[in-house]
Amino acid sequence: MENPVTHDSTPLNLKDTVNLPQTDFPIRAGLQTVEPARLSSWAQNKIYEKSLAQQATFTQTFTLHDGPPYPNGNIHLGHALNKVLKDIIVRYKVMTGHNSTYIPGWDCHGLPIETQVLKELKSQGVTDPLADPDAFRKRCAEFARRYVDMQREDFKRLGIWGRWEEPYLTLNPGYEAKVDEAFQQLKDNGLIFRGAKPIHWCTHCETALAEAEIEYADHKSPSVYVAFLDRTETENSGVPTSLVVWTTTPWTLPANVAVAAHPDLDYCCVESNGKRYIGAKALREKWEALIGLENTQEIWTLTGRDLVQHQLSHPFENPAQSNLPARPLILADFVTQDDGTGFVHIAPGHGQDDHQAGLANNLPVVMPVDPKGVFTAEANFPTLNLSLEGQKITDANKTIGQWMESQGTLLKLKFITHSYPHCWRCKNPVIFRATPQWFVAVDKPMNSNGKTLRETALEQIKATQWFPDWGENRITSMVTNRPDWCISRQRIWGIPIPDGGGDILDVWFESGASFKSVLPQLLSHAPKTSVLTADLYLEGSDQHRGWFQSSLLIGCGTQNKAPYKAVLTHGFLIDDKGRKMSKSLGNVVAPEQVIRDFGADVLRWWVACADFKNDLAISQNILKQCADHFAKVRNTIRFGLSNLYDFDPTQHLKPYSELNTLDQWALTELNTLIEKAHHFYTTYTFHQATTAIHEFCTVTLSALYLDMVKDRLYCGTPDSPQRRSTQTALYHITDTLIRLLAPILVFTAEEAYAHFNAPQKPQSIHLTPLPQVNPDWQNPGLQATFTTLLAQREDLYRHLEPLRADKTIKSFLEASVSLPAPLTGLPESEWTSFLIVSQVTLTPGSPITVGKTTLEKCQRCWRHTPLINAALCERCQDCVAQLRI
RNA sequence: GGGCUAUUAGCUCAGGUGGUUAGAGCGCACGCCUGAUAAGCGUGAGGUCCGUGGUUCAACUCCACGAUGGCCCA
Repeated sequence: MENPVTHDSTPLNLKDTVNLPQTDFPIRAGLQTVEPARLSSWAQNKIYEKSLAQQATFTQTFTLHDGPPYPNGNIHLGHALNKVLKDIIVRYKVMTGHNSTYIPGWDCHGLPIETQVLKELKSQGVTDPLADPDAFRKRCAEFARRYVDMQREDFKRLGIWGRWEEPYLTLNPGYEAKVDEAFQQLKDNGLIFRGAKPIHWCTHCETALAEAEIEYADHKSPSVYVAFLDRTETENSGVPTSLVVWTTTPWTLPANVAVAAHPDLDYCCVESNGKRYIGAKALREKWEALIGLENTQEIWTLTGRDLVQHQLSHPFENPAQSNLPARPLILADFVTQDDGTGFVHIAPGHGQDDHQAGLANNLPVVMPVDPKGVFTAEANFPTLNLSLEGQKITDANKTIGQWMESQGTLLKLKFITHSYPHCWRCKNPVIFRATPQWFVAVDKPMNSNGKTLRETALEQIKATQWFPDWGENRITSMVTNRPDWCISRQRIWGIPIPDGGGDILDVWFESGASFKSVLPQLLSHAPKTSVLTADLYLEGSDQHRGWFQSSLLIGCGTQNKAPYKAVLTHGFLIDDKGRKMSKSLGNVVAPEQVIRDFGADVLRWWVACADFKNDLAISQNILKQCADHFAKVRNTIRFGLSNLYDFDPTQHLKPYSELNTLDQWALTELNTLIEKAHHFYTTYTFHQATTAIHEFCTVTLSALYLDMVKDRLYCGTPDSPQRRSTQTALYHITDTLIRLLAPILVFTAEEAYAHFNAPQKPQSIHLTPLPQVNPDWQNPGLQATFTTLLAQREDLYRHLEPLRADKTIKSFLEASVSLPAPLTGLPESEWTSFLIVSQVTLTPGSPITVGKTTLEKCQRCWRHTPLINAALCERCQDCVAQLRI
């Protein structure tokens, strides 16, 4: 091995004279251990409390109001996504001078909690968990609080900042009081009314059931085809004509008030043995065969629309008589020709479609069934001498069938087995049963402003800013079409409706009123009577129907205003094949697993890199790539930190005008990055911010600038103006990168900041402001010059590649090149640095030529350049001499 | 079935008001360096811009229909 020597022949290890980077900031992140330690240190040093104190001095505010999740299990990635997005926004706002305190919340009432608690109690052998409602409620509250605690820890582990010790819980008495207040205000506004609505009902348990409490199972039902005499058609044609109507629930016929047809379907009338029958044309063969018609003749074909308002006889009466009031034929879009006869018997008391159709046609709600499933006196037909009172509906099927047979209106009876809803507790078949409910009227003029709630809500939708903009469309169509809001529930775990007779409030009502108890804490400076409005609500796009809408309705009903100025939505999680996450597909990724494999900062980086307005793909492969991206950024910061180890900004910092051209260019590019980052942060397009930052790190810095200045940093005289110039740029670059990333990479930015040497440094990066564009660094001319120069550099490298391939040169540092570049823009002294070659000749107009240098290699800096002795170039000789003094 | 929405290289994303051979980074292949080293640099190969029609001199960009995925309803 060569023994490097100086001119006086004293052996010297030249490597020791080189200023190599130094830092304790590890190249490997080790987030899994670093992050928990950082969380403790933040807690110990009360960094968040200090931030709140600092925010209290800010003049601007930005209120992001949290939508409350259910505390009914561990958090999943959807929760993580939602909270990380909120955290990025809040932290950006804080770092740009806004008081942006974040108060997280939980939706503690409701069926999801009840369900979990029931499951838990049953698994513990409790046979009738609902026997003691108060004890059950106590269990629900305990359950909710338990999961609030768990989820809170999960969220904190993700680095989410918020008032975790004082969250809002919908079960807090103070919160409940505000919900009551909202109800009272709506009532005073004239919007609360009593109505009826069909709901799932178990006659065995004598209780209302939620959709989630329904299980589908096979069930044997009587399938009957009955005749509704068409009085209108019979009168017109003089021939007895009947509609053929199919049902599998004959017991609902006493509650029949109409028959529905589809407006656009074809219906045909056929004649057989002097009687006529009407049914869907497409199904003609099927129903004719079923009711035993032969050799029929088609009389006519009409659409459903043509038949509207035909007057029909109820099948309980003999077609020759007309003892009962006529039933109208109505139109409904839900009628299909998939099955049956194209006509649907309508009993608004026993079906949701029926109920809607009934409302639309002003039909009465007949509901002659008591909670036990027994007919009431309303099921008696005195004019027909038919009495069903006292019969169980299941037994009545037979009675009804026999009665219709005696009247000649039963066309066919058979039994079928089909999928039918059952009660999840007692496993018995359930029914639809209209029950008294509380509603919020959406089409009634409000006392407050004389407009309806729907009108006011639609106005407020227009006044709100929607990200993405199609959100406005989506919620507009929902609010336009929605029915009155049924806000009562026959459940146990919730807020009782004042005067509501044991009913509780829909949980959407509770959470929709959240702004009333939370915003006053955030808008403390505002007068108490003023309208409460958050700057932003941010949830998944499913909440257009959920929380955004319930909040809007309560806002409009209580203060004539939406409780938000802007609404931002994110998409849902899918795997890398585009399928949704589900247990059955086995593609669920758990946040804790991501944290274990990669760390919270990588998870946050993934969130920030995705275009969250659409659905977000995640998989091990995608996360691996995020980890690589993240590592590149981290390592670039590490390069900066390690080359500033001997830089004291109070002494060495130089003004922009005194910097080398290369360093000026770097700062100008940095300025552009700052500008972009602010733009992307404020428009909630974080993935473009991360792309810009990452590209700055990989291209502008790693591939270009840092490579160009390594010689100066390592081999230049430590205190030379050249080196201090580059360190000045590096100082600003490193500082800026750390801060720009702080809202996203909360742990890594803090760790890097701890290794950053700055005067009067605050205790935490999260107590510092975001960098702003520096007017001194604006230099569009220089950027334009570099665009040209960099293109030439690339061109040159393509020319050099063959030399390296055929081993003429090993590295570009052995190259001597000639370029057609103009002599302006970059000082001649910086050309070798810029190209990282040994010799550059600039001859405008001549082609690019490349070759191997004839100069010797300096043993210290490895450049091929004129040497002043056997080993060293002049610059290196000076350096070494200085070090020997 | 309805409303809203998405579909650009293996991955994550760019592609104002339609206009030359569709871009970036990562990854990959090949090579270099060993003074950012469980790092760094260079070169290169990857795309029927979901499909089919249409408008236009010209469409990834506009229109229609359809496929697939997603959210919310029915």
